[in-house]
Amino acid sequence: MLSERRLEVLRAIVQDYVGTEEPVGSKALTERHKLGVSPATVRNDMAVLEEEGYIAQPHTSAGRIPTDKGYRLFVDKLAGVKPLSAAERRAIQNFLDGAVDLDDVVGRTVRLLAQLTRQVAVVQYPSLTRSSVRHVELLPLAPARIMLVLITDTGRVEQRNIDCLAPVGETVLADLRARLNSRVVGRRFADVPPLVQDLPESFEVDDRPAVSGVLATLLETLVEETEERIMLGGAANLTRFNHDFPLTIRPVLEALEEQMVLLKLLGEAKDSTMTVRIGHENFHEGLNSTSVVAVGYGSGDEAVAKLGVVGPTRMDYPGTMGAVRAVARYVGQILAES
Amino acid sequence: MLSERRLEVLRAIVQDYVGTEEPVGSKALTERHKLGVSPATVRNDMAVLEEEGYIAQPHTSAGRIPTDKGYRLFVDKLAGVKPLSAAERRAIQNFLDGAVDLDDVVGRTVRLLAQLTRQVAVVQYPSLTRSSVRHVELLPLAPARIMLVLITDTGRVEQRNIDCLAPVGETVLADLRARLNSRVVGRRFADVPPLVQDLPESFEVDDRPAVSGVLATLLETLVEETEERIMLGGAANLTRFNHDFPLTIRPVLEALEEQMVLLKLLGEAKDSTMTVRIGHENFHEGLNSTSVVAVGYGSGDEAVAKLGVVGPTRMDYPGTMGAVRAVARYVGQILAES
DNA sequence: CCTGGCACTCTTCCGTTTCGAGTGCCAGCT
DNA sequence: AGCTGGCACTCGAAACGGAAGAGTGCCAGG
Repeated sequence: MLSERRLEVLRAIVQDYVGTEEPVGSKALTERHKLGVSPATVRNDMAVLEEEGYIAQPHTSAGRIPTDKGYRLFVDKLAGVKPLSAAERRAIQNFLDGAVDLDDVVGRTVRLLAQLTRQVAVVQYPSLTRSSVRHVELLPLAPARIMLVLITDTGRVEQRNIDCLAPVGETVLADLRARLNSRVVGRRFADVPPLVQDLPESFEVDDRPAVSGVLATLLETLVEETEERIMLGGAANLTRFNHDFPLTIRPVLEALEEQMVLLKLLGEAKDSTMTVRIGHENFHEGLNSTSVVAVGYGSGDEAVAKLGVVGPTRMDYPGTMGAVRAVARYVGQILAES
Repeated sequence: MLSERRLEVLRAIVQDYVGTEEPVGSKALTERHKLGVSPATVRNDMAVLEEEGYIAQPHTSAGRIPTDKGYRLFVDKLAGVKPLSAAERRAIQNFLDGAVDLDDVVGRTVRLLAQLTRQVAVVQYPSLTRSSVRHVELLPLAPARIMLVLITDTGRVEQRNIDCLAPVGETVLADLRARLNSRVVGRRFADVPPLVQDLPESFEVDDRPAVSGVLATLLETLVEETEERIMLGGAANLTRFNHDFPLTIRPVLEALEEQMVLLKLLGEAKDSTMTVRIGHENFHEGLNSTSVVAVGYGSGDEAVAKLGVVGPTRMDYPGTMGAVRAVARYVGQILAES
């Protein structure tokens, strides 16, 4: 077990390193923090901390930098979540309040988060799995072609074109639309399939293929779109660390362009507690020197999607966590209002 | 006027520089290209080319690199558009054919373009200015709250929530929906406003405020969404040149994150001919060492939007132009089919 | 258990040197 | 005229070497 002072030393190292971006030595530490002990003592503590794997030195004769394990301890035990200033909170609210539709909300959120944390922001669109159907619309495009529009209660809209084998009459379409809506509106996605299964039977034999086609597309959309979309912003912030790991920026950019990676990044924990994944705790190689701070957000008590930021392991955790949490809250509010 | 051989020298310089990414000297030139003259002669030609401003030397004792003006001449006079191989064309088609909706088409296009050119790809969503209304849907969210859904003939869907001051009856809503659609479906956006101006008058006095609200939102949506959305991909490709201009990558990334800049980037020429803007020809400072190759695409003869790539001025212009043109064509086809 | 002192280890920085690619120019050749 | 080979010159890049400085580990003493 590490003594109180050793933890204090670790905290000081993390803070200084995050601030200066340079390995920190014993002398500088005692000067900048009131530890009440001499550099020599700090050196001993550092030796212990290094032995335990919390810090490391890049080369023999340099200061120490925190390891992933060190950051982990810092985040878990030593750091709180730094609340935002009133001005910042006001700015968030103002910025988000002007949003006009869902795309806009997500877009604004991602820009806001990137600016606030000065890092790469990632926002997942509200998930469809947990959302429910608000409306289904069917539009004739051509005699044998229908457009299906699905509107969810989170404000998301999906559309699909359907090729029917035979022409479908306007009345049939209206009938189907009415029946479909009366059955599925307000229902959760997962509950929809059994509710529409027998629908074709109540139509004329001639029309059944078309009806089945529409239903198939609808169900497919429900399933497909469960793999959710993501918006990303603030990539330019990566270049701030450019001089430190110039070879790392490339794989990071690459990783960030893959939807799947991003989804996994945010998605692991499905509850709404804040997750911090540090360095090698990330599964993806390119992200080994980055940390991810993510949290769920939602309109009510339940998280419908996640958002977060990706930055270097050497980041201001308390500040970042504070910003992420605050933004998540406000987005939740906005979503609940609309 | 430059002699035939001098142009040939310029072409050789551009090609070599694009290939090697290093200033090219007279000796290397004569070795790699069959110019039929000695290095000394080439040196003289180079001196002339430099005097005319087509090439420059980074420092006194280095080879020459093309200037923006040199690239411009190269693109205009010396380079053709390199057609893609049959295999590449097939790959494009296959890749785009699987698209399921508009978002997907644009998403695939941007990835495809980035991969093909190994540069940053930019694709503008089909413009609303030139598109027309396919359907307008009104949904009750709450007694005094309506969701407006606008569907365009390019497959785009926009939605807005409207707060009405007073409750709106279901029948009124249905009535409004029917009238609205009968008037605007098939119309161009620009033609819509006069067509709906007098609609409130045909409703009961009590309902007029709500109707007006809906109309106002509709018109607003038409106007607002004219400022079109853009999708971007392949930012990781920027790092390929990292070692050449490490300080330039940052402003480029920043510029690329601004919608407005991107729009201007693509949008200048509104016809469907290919535009190449080289280095300082770009209005934006951060993009002074990049070139933009853009072309319009559309479902018919008319371009509805643009797409293109952003890369270093030192890029393979013929290849890039070929890829951009080919992709634009195929996307146009896909769009026309759906 | 803490502290001051001291020897030791590396990295970083800077000035110097060397090397070589590339140029410009000139005299001679076709 | 125009092209070519030769030659002196320039100047950046790479290699070298030493000095400076930061930081450590360890030890003896309080």
